[in-house]
Amino acid sequence: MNRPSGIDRPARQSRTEQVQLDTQQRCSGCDVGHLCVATGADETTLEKLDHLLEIRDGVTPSRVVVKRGDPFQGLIAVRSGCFKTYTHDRDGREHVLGFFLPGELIGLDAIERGFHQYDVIALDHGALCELDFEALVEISACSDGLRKQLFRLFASRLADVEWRTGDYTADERLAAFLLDISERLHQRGRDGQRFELPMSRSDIGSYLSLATETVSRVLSRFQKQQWIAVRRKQVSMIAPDALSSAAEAILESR
Amino acid sequence: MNRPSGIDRPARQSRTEQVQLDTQQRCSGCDVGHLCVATGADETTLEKLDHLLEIRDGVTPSRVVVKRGDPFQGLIAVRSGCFKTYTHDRDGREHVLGFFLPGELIGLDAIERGFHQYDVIALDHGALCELDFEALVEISACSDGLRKQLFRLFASRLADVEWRTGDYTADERLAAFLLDISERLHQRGRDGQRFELPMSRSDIGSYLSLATETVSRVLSRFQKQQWIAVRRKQVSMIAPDALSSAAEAILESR
DNA sequence: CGCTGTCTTGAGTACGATCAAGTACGGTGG
DNA sequence: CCACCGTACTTGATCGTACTCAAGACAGCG
Repeated sequence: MNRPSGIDRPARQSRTEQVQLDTQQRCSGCDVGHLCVATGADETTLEKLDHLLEIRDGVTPSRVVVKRGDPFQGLIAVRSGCFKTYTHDRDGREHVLGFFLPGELIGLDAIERGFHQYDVIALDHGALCELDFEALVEISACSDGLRKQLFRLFASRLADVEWRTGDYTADERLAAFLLDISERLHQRGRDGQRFELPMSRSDIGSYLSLATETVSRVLSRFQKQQWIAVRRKQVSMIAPDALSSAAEAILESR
Repeated sequence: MNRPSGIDRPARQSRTEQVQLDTQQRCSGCDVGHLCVATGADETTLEKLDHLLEIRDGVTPSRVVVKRGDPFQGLIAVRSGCFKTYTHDRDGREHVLGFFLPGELIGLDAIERGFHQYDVIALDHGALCELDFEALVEISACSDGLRKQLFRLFASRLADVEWRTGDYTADERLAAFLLDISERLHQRGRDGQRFELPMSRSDIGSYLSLATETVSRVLSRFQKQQWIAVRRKQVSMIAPDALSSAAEAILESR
């Protein structure tokens, strides 16, 4: 339960070189700077952030980047790709806690206890940034914008989790899930109307507290109702309004 | 959806008087200073916090202290009593989102959108502190301790919500709920072995996504099994170990 | 002492889980 | 290129937990 891995990365001394050599590998040159911690940061803060980053590039699908129990060294920001967080219970059943898209922060709940509460795995090819937490707290002293943004990112993670605690039907859950993914992709400059789900049916089921078979059945029914077109991971939103009204009970409470 | 109430209080100019007159009504003199924002704050920060507080005393049971849609003016800390947050969906069904004990913060998820996402009601006689958010962000610039504590409070709220998103049985949920309340009361210097539940069965059911009848049935069964003694709101924990092992699947994942 | 709301207990039902087959796809090797 | 295999997904049948509906018990209160 206590492998001292953190997010694995090239040797530490290469860090500053990387940052200095490759301007794309900074907060300032990041695709999702407008969603992530850099939002609203002034020039000085941005530069400090750039030097704080540990970038882990070229992460491949199924790569486990954090193990439960790893010491919490810093928050992990998704730079590209999609990641999932999960635990295994004693019976070996997997519980998926969240899916993370570019600009989103992983590891917020590790702050309190000092070690990660779950495993993190890549669902895609992607890249991550590790943000040393102590340093982040320190530089946030000088920037109202950064402090507020950190709170905002916390609040949005809270909102993501909160709706799933409610007592909703399989249809409501799946409709809300599809709309949520669609919107988040859209925010990130991707097509929110037609997209590829990076996760498996059983991941979705676990995330929504439904059996894999139920996920499959409901998606098939949505397709029969002409609300979506779905073929394996490929999804097209045909009647988002119908989905919205199916998910009404969830949507209106957030 | 937009009544400009915030937490209702005496007129603003009386604030400083109150703070200056009554030393008990400061962070420094608070029973739960060791759990709330004041934790780890130095003298200077503590004094700033004292001047930031708006205390709302003598809140009576069933009093609605925040309405959904109220503009977010500040975080609300429970000073004494117990409060619940909830929404109503279109059908009038109530969804309980959380129960808050002394030292816990209400309104974290209002930060992002700028208005409260749910109603807040008192379940007890109690008192609240409103902490102006802008001012809090401002004074947190000078205190690493305060900044970290705010993050920690966020993280613990996240942990509270997260376990309820999982797919657990009624027994697991209720066992975990009882243990959670018991522990939180204990942390606050109250008896964690024998206590009074401040909320109704239907509140518990809504919070755990169970029907009122199920809550009642499971509690009766726990009593028959000699795990607890329960009579209306009065609960005694007889075999907490049995509850722990019943809630194992939940407890091990946090 | 009866009224009211909350809680408990009972009986039947439904939604989604589980068990079980069958199908499509992607990868591998001949 | 195609045959084979393993995995992921889909579809069907049955089952079980927790919900719903309904009635009764209990406490608090006028």
